[in-house]
Amino acid sequence: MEKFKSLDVLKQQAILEAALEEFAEYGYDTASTNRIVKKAGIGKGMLFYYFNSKKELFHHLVSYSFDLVVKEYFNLVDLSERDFIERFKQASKVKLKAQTENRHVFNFIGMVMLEKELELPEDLQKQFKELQRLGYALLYEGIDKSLFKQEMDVEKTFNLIRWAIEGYQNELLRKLEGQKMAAIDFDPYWQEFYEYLDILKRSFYK
Amino acid sequence: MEKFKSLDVLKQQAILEAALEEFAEYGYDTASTNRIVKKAGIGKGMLFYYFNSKKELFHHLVSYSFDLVVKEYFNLVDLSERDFIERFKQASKVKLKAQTENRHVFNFIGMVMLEKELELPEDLQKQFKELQRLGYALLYEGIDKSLFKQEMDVEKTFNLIRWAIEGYQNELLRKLEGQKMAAIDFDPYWQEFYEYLDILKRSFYK
DNA sequence: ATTCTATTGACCATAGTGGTCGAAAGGTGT
DNA sequence: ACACCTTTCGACCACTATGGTCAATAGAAT
Repeated sequence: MEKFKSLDVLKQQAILEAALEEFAEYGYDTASTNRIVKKAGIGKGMLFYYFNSKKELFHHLVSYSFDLVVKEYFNLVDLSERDFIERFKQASKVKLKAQTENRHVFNFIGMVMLEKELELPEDLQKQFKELQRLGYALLYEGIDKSLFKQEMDVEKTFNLIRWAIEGYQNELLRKLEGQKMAAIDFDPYWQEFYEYLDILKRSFYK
Repeated sequence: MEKFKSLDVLKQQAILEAALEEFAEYGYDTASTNRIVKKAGIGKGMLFYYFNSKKELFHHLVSYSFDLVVKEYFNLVDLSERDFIERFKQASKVKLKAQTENRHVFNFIGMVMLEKELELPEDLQKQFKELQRLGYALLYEGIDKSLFKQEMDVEKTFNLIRWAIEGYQNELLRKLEGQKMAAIDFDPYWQEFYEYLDILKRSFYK
């Protein structure tokens, strides 16, 4: 592991990307170390010289991805915005940027979330809980509840708005999948997104 | 194939269930015919006696599942209900019943939808298109648009409501996963679900 | 020249794949 | 009793791929 970290950064990157992509596509069990080294352009031996086993590599990727998401996504959202929908809009922008620049990391994390029986060591479990905590705070902390219509259950309203927005984003992602994220002009989609947000505001806010 | 169809119905069922479960869990490539025969309690030879290959078995499952979903779900929804949310509520009830009684089929179809590169023969493609058409009609056909606030884009409003409801259902499924569907008392969840629907109505309807 | 590190890919035992096939068992009619 | 056909089994096949090792190098540093 120290071997790996004292490596040329570009080579590190190439190996990480290759491994993230492989695990994201195949899941832990079916992922192949042979394919990883081929994609990364290194000899088979090196992978086990840097990391001692497939599992160790995987754990490193998990830790690395969690850190990256916090640094490149969670920490960049402005928590002083107290309007729920505006907060969500802002978070979406930051997230899209991070996602475009780190496709494999986000896909990898998606896979980690879905994988059924997959026990992580204590420290990664802790990192995971922290990630969940931050993700929650990102959306719900410091929100001004007085913006909503009095008679509604605020928590339920939060959820409905969240599901609606996530639904839009998932559908968009599905529609755009296969295309190079970096090559897409997102402006018309942002436009459309704002129209959806507008409807939500007019429906749920006072 | 005629061999299979002229088989004791219970045995047929056992084989179908075993195969559906295996494919749903592992996807086409990673699914193992060895595990299937073990689960189904038959000898290896029989599987290839009934169906000639893994692919033929898979195609049969696809066709079987599509038919079942139409018969046990789509066809049971009352299309004369013109209130969008009421229609959705009704469809949810029917779907939950079908899903409880055919867990493996629904999981299998979910897997088929997700599988990336997976080309089906012409006839199954056609069946699939038909399924999509019916699924769309199920939600959108004959809906009374005058119930919604005039100033909103109705199609966008439909989508928001759909995403919100699907979001709730997915979250609920995730929360309940692992439990025996048949053993769950759904009443409190229906209660909660209705409260969500109520908020939606009060927010989006005139 | 020597020592230490980085790098390779052929190689290993192992496990699992989809599919086959000879043999046995069961059933039916004569 | 026999013959004939259908059903059932699981050992077996050739093959592919796995995670991991290691002897042999090449390069750097001293």
